[in-house]
Amino acid sequence: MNNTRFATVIHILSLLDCNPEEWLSSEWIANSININAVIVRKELGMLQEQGLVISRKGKDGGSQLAKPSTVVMLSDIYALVKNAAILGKKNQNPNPKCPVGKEMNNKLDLLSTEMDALVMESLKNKSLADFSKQFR
Amino acid sequence: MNNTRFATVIHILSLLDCNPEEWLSSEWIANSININAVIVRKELGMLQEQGLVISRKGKDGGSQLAKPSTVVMLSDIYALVKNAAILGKKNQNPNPKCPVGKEMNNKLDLLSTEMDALVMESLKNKSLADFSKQFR
DNA sequence: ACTATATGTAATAATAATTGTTACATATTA
DNA sequence: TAATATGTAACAATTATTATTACATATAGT
Repeated sequence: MNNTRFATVIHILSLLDCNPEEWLSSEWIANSININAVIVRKELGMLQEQGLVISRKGKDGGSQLAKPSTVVMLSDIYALVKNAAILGKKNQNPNPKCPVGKEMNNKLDLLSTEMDALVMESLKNKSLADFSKQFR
Repeated sequence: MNNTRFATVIHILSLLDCNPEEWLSSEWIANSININAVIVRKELGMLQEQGLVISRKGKDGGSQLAKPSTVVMLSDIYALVKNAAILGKKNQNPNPKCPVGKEMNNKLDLLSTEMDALVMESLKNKSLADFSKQFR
């Protein structure tokens, strides 16, 4: 993970959780994160598809959480944005004629899967509510 | 981690461990990984500085492990190449005037540190010897 | 000493991934 | 119908990663 998507998404969700009555606009959210509003809208679109957020168009539109933050786990959020193994990428074409090269990617996959599972298990014990209450 | 450094370095070390009597050249190693030899030499240089490998220049030169693979832990290797937090980067300048923006990066750091420690602890229990014996 | 061969490293190019920007269609409320 | 917000495509800019070229330096064997 060499991108800011987890940070951005958890920031968005924390803002929504801290302002449960409001319909927060993408501009307002973007101003808190200090990034471009289009990026926020893209993440909000993704969060809607996943059922975590509801958005309204038009005047006085904006977004809210679609369900209680107590049932949204950080593992859910991580799974949405994760795009790389913790241990990084494999090399694409190790030499199949070499006994090490031939099996390396299989063995790396095993190790990677184990590390990924470890982190997911830990994040399953943390809710969005736990996280966002730190800001109040 | 969106790069191949862990995969490359553990591949290099596995080859050295599987050929303990030989002085493996960077070209030979590069051929097994199927990447450019200069990249291998850069990693070998780093591994020498860290005391994991010894290299010899000149004809019949090459590299060998500097110590038994039973005492090299995967956590050591991971620490050498890790360049990003597991949960990714933070946004650079969240808005300090927003209660969420103001504290977000501190809280993300806490969470990140916890996840990083989890993975490191697990990798501390795995030696290079454990890993490389899978190829024999 | 000379040749062959290997590391060490700088400089640069190429590629890929990520983030930011502009523009505008569409929807909604008052 | 005016104001305001989302939705999204297209593209630009930036950053990160990997590959390549070139050559200095070291070493072994003849």
